[in-house]
Amino acid sequence: MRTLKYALLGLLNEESMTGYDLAKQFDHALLEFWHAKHSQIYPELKKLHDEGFVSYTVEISGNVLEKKVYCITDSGRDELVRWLSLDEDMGFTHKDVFRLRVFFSSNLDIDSRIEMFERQLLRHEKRLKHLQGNNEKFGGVVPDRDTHLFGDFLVLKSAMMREEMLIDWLKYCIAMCSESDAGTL
Amino acid sequence: MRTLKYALLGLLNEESMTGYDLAKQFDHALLEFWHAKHSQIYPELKKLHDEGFVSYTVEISGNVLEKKVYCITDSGRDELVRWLSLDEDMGFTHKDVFRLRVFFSSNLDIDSRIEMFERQLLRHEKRLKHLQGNNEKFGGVVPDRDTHLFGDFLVLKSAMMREEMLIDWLKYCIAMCSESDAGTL
DNA sequence: TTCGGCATGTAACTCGTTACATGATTTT
DNA sequence: AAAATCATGTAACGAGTTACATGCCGAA
Repeated sequence: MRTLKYALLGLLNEESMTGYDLAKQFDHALLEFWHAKHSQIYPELKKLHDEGFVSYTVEISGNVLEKKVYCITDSGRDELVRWLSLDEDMGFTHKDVFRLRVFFSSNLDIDSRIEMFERQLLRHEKRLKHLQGNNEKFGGVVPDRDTHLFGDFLVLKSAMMREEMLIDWLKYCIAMCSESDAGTL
Repeated sequence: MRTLKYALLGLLNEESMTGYDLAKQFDHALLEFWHAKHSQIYPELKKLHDEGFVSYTVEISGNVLEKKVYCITDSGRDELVRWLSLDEDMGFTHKDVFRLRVFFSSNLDIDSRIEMFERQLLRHEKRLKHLQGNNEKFGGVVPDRDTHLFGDFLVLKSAMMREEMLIDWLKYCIAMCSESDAGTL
């Protein structure tokens, strides 16, 4: 699917930067829904250059250190928009190790299960608080639809809603494990 | 992380079965949060056998066809429970191509974006209906906490809540794209 | 008798992570 | 002077998909 390819083109379309900078981007704005390490990014940039979707200029930091500043080409921009316009199904399984563990959790005694859910709940509550902190940069105003901040905003909203949903689900799991009678829905 | 290993041990702990049957299990109960093809399952079963976590007996279907019915060993059960008891962080990124596209969506005109969200909305509404159909097998009663149906139930609940959250988010995205004025939160 | 499902495997490839490897620059 | 950060790459491995390859069984 070459998803990394399009992630790099998308980031370079916002601003020209080095492979090192691209790696950092994945630790910030995009962190919730995509990630890549420099060891994957450098070879992909080379491939993108061979394909003519990016170009680069070598700049000197200090006296000696060379860095390659990558820039998207017109061809790269076309390729990015083509990908964004696709109607892919993408109906594949979102793999989730925690939910897999819950699926098999009847092999644990009830107290261990509750502990497992409580620990996970704490993590997601922490994560939600962190995201709410990020959200403050928007100052309660929806950004203009034609700036890249708009996508950033919608994705952050999605991440917060996901964390809220997981918190609700985990509380429900704890309640179902704690009730003395099985009860009805 | 050898996640497939534990998925197979978990399924075999519920019932002995063939590699072919295991592959089918991934298309049903576990579909929402894990998946594997037979081409990955057969080599993993071989490895699990070498490690002593599973054993198998050869049965004959009809006159000639041999099938290997795999069975979890005591050692395999210990290994499964050990894994379930771990407190892993698992705080890694849940990769999501659709959200990546939304992140870069300001490169599309507003009508294309709304179409993209509407198509995705339809898919998730359809998926939710399908999950609600699956949920009817529980007949409105929470299964006993010590049967494997309980994990099944909690995971299905999680899948439904996820779909509901995504539907809400997509409707919000459409509203934000459709509003004539930017507005405030 | 043909078609869909049962049943098991391997090969080639892509994607992603961890570790290896190096060296310059800036900050404390 | 040491430590953190900037900067770029490669190698080995593990995980997962697609395609290749074979053949039996039961039902229509």
